[in-house]
Order: sequence, then C-alpha cells, then structure tokens
Amino acid sequence: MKRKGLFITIRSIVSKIPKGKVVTYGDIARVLGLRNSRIVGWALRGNQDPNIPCHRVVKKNGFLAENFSLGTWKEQKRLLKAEKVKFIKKNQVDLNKHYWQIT
DNA sequence: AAAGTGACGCATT
DNA sequence: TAATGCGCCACTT
Repeated sequence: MKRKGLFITIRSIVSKIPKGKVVTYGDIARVLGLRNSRIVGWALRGNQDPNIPCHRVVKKNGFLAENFSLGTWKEQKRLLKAEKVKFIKKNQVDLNKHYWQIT
C-alpha cells in the first residue's frame, strides 16, 4: 500500500473510537469524503497494528465483517464482548447501545 | 495501460 | 426475503 496518507487518516479515526463503541465503514468513508466504503475495509485489512481497534468497525446494520484480519468474525466478536458490547445476534452488535457517531 | 479484486452500501429484481 | 448488479477508490498483476 503506497497511499499511507489515507491509511493514516483512517487509523487516526479508528484509534479514537471509545472502548465499548462501534462505528460503521460507511461513516468513516463519509468523513473522509469517500463514497466508497470498501476503501475503509481495504485500509484496515492491511493493518495488523494492535494499537488500532479495528474490531470496533462493523457494517452498516451492525453486522460483523466476515473477513477479519486476525481470523473471522468470531475473533472480532470475542474482542467486542470483552468490552461489554451487547450482541443482538451472534454476528450482529447492538448499534443502538454502542454506536459512536464520528464528529 | 487495462482488467481484476475487495473488512461496503444501496437500488433493483 | 433473498439474490444480483453496480458505483466507487485504491491496490495488484
């Protein structure tokens, strides 16, 4: 990945997500002025930095991404549950309780 | 340079 | 309600 600028921007946003909160890919993309949320996924995918809580980034409806860097959504779920995040389905978090609006 | 790919999202079938 | 299609940005081959 050559474009580190975008990568760094996304990293700064994700690292600001409070513990126990989640954000959607689409929202991050909007903040960056992108109309394509895939870019966000692309950036997180190449990242394995533990400083970046990428497990707090979920899909629009709160569903977890199927391809998590560290493994699958099961791993992501485990990390989220460790932060007391409530799941309304086995692979869907409770957005009403844990959604963090980016400002 | 052109086509393929992807941690998505929304509209249409 | 589920499946399919397409837009969109950047990366890879």
